Amino acid sequence: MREEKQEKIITAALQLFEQQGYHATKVSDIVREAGVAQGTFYLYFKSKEDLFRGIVESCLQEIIETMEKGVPELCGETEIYRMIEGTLRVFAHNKTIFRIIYKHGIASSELRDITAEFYRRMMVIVKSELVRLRSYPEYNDEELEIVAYSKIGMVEAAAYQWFVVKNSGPEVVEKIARVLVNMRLGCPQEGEAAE
Amino acid sequence: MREEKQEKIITAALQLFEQQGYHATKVSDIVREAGVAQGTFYLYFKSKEDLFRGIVESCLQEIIETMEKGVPELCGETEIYRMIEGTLRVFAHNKTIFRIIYKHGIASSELRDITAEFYRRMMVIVKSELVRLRSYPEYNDEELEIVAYSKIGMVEAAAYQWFVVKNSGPEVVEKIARVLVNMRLGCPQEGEAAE
Amino acid sequence: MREEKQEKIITAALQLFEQQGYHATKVSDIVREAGVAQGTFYLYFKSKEDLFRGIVESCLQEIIETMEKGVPELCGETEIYRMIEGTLRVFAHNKTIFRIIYKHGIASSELRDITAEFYRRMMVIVKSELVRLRSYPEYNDEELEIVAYSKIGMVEAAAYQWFVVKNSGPEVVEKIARVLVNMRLGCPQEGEAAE
Amino acid sequence: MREEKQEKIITAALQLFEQQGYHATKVSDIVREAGVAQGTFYLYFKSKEDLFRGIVESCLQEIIETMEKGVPELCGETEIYRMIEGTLRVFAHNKTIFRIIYKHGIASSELRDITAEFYRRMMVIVKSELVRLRSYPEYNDEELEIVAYSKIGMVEAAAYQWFVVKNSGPEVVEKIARVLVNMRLGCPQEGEAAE
DNA sequence: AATGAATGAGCGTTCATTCAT
DNA sequence: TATGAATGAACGCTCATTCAT
Repeated sequence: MREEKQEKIITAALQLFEQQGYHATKVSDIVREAGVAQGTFYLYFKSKEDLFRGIVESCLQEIIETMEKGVPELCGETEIYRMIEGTLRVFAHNKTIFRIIYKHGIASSELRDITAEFYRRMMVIVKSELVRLRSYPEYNDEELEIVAYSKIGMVEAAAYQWFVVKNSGPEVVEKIARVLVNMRLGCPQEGEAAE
Repeated sequence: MREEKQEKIITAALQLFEQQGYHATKVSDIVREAGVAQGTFYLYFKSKEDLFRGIVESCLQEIIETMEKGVPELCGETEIYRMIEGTLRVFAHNKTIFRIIYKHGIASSELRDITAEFYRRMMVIVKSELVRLRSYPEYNDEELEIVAYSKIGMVEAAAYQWFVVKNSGPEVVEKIARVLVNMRLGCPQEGEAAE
Repeated sequence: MREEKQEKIITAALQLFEQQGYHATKVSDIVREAGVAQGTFYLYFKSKEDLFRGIVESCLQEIIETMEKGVPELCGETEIYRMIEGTLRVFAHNKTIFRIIYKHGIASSELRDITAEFYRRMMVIVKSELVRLRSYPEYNDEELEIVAYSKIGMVEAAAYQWFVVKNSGPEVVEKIARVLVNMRLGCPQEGEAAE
Repeated sequence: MREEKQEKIITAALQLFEQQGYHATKVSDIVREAGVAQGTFYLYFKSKEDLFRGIVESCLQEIIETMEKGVPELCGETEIYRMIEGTLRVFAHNKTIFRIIYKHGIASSELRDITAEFYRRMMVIVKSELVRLRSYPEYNDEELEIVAYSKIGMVEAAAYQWFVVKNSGPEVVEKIARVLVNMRLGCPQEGEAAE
């Protein structure tokens, strides 16, 4: 019973932020949707921005935790596949929060620090994977970061197009994952394209 | 002399949108910065949103045109390098507009359609390159789109981290480009990493 | 206690609309006069026009109801006198709203429909009286309407001149009523004027 | 050629004031419609209100002159008919200006003095007719004024309903005039209704 | 804890008027 | 005389936040 109202406010806010974005969502909309009084909002949240940041932060925290748990002990092509597929599934499963963030701006004053921290932690996860798998033994730390951020961007871009823009469901995850795993750069290497 | 004031307004707006974002930038800020009267703003722009969309649209249009001109006749590893480097340079050179967009949200109601169109056109450019180079002869259109969007995301993510978050200058372009060109997926394939 | 503020706003608005007219009366004037905050206005009224129409509509509604109750069972010269006198008293008693309406324009976009309805209902009241008294048994409906509207205009014009333009008080009601009752058209018919 | 532009502005203004009313008509609308530049307006008129008052004043002046010329030498029932018919025709012919006035408010701050003067002069015309015809030999001046204003209101009300609200044309003039001439007050006089 | 009426600073926009050319 | 770009004061309205109950 305790915090029941807080939960209702968060649920309502998530829904409205996703539909209309942060700026277009009024506190009065949220409380109406949540079925509580205007003043009640400020019993649980310092401000509208406080609620917003709280929501985004905890959602991204949860995602990071999922990612951290999900990567252990992968090696070889199949494992790469599982990692990419897993990441895509996380995106697909967390459409709401990603929609909210893409709608509001990852570099917005309200989210900049939160998203920076999120991407940094994602990068760390990927980087340690790269290190563990010795994919780029000759690279220094900064070069590994470049690789890590780029790989994240690769998956993220596909996820954005299919889950946010085209609004596809998890059924496309496998198809995308398969393509991403087989991706190479530039021109056909000898024999490949000709095959 | 004609359109001098319009230019001043756009310059001021670019600067303020970049610094403070769209919502925090008041029309009164823009005109003060531009040194014109409040009413003058509405002589040249239907509304604040009209100016914003106009700015974003024309900047992205320009970028697209640069990209379209810049890709011709590439083939082989070196050419791939040039393409990636060129793209990174475009990002580095257009920091302001990318900052504005990332700050405001690529899926925001004000920009959604514009950014969707931009990414689509970027994807088309990359896709036709893939087709021309026969990189993925066995892929159908949707699979090529996945590859194209992912490659864009790859470059974009690195550009975002270095040019927007870390605020680096064009001097890092070569370093990043070199890493991106040599990127492979997952574990070292037999012989590759050792080579 | 509830609706106390709404009442204060309406009172202030009535006063200001009468003095300055709708367009010259600013919402800020009204709230200052009412002693409430700017935002409070919009707690009770959708817009300035909403308040204006609401005020005019309810005042005219009240007048119509007074008129409908006031006409029963009249017959003969004396009764006609009472009817005219009653109508004049209604005008004298409702100076404020009539001033507001004449000031704003009975055919103004904001009031057109309201005044049209008001005059139509006044006409219906008078017409049914004409029917009941069999004053014009040979007339069809449209002809009765002409008579009704004209009779209203007759009283209204006198009321406008004395109560609005000259700002006289109810003390002139009897004098005007007596003249209106004895009014005839055109030249003196034989015997009439001499009588 | 001189004053050609002034004429064009007035024509445009008349049209727009009738359609949209004074407040909704912008100076920019008028000059666009008139095909002149914004600044030209102020070459011919001190202000928007100056133009408005000028238009109303000259139209009403013209009407007064028509009325003054039109009433001479009437006597008897038929003459009364001609007078009422003439007045109705004047209303029907001057729909535009009456629409403008009714739309803007005869007691509005912009028109109050002009309409007061107009009605006073109309009243004087009617009153002198009453005196000439000895219709109310026993009445003093104020009583004659009451009669005059009421008679004007009688005709005006019918004119308003048919020419402004219902937007009928001059073809209804005769019908209305006939009814107005035969109007009496109150109950049927002996024999009349029973006939 | 919960309410919801009240607040008021602040914003985007309008438009009659001016003035340099 | 004619232009039309430029002005800036002013207004209606919003909405996050507060506070008396």
